[in-house]
Amino acid sequence: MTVDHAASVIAVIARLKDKGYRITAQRQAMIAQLVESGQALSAFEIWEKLKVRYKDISLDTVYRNLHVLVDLEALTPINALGKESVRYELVDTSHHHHIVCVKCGQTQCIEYCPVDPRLMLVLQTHGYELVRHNLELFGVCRQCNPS
Amino acid sequence: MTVDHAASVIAVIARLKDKGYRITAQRQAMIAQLVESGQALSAFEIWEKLKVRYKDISLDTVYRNLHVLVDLEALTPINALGKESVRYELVDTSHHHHIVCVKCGQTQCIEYCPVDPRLMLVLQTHGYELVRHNLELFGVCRQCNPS
DNA sequence: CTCACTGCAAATGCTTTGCACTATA
DNA sequence: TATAGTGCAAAGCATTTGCAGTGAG
Repeated sequence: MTVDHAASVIAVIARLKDKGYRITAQRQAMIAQLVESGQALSAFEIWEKLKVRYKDISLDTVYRNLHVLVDLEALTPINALGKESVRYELVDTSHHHHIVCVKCGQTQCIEYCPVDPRLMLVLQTHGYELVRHNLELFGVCRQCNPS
Repeated sequence: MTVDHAASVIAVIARLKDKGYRITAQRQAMIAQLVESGQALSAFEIWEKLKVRYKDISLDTVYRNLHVLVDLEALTPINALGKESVRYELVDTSHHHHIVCVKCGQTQCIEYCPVDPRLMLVLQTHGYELVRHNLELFGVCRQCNPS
């Protein structure tokens, strides 16, 4: 684990401690896994990867702790682009979105976000303060495009 | 049913016929329900409303036909992140998004879309042609905001 | 008359929950 | 030591599917 990664893990652990949560082996392992893999993971994927290293971790616990981490605002849930299960991403990961091909299901990260400041104003007129957003993009990829 | 509504229903039925699908009582009832209610509905909600008028309709059929109508591009699925079930909206409904309060779960329609033309260009550089998008907004509503 | 469509019931897949045990603080 | 956290097993819930009967074309 790099120094940067270690720092990220420590930051999340500090937040747990701050809110009165206990620091368990399972929580530390989950956070480390998310930091090291550097991408959004589903509960099942996290569990699958952790089973190898630390034999004692149940999928139930992964789910429970994902909720805790979302409550702490350490993770952001990313919706199930249709079929799949929810994925979780560290909040400090650079903001981006994903596009899914409606024909083959392949996905790709898009390092661009079209949400502009006017959205916040519009939401304020509705009485809402924006916390986060999730943009789901559906398109046809080069391989599936007949043109 | 108003003249406008009837026209919308006929348009979708024409598209079904065009693609070789059969026009069944259940499909007509579902389309009419979506047109008349004028909002995104879940499979369960459609089934619940139709049960009253036409006793013979199963939830399975509602699910199957929703998939058919999405394939025809007559409906757009809207994912309400994780918790709730998927909702379906007629494609000709004016484009908008929804905001969900992360505290109380209340939702509201937002008649504004922040997606600008640059997004299409960015996607093209990735080889994708955008078909549709779904923006999920999460915030805190006036009632839940402590400030 | 044929086969797409349907209802039924059972299965699936992801996620949640009750309970008794374990381990952090 | 107290109780938050855990594993296990079972339950939930939305959605899907196999099958035999029904009805649209």
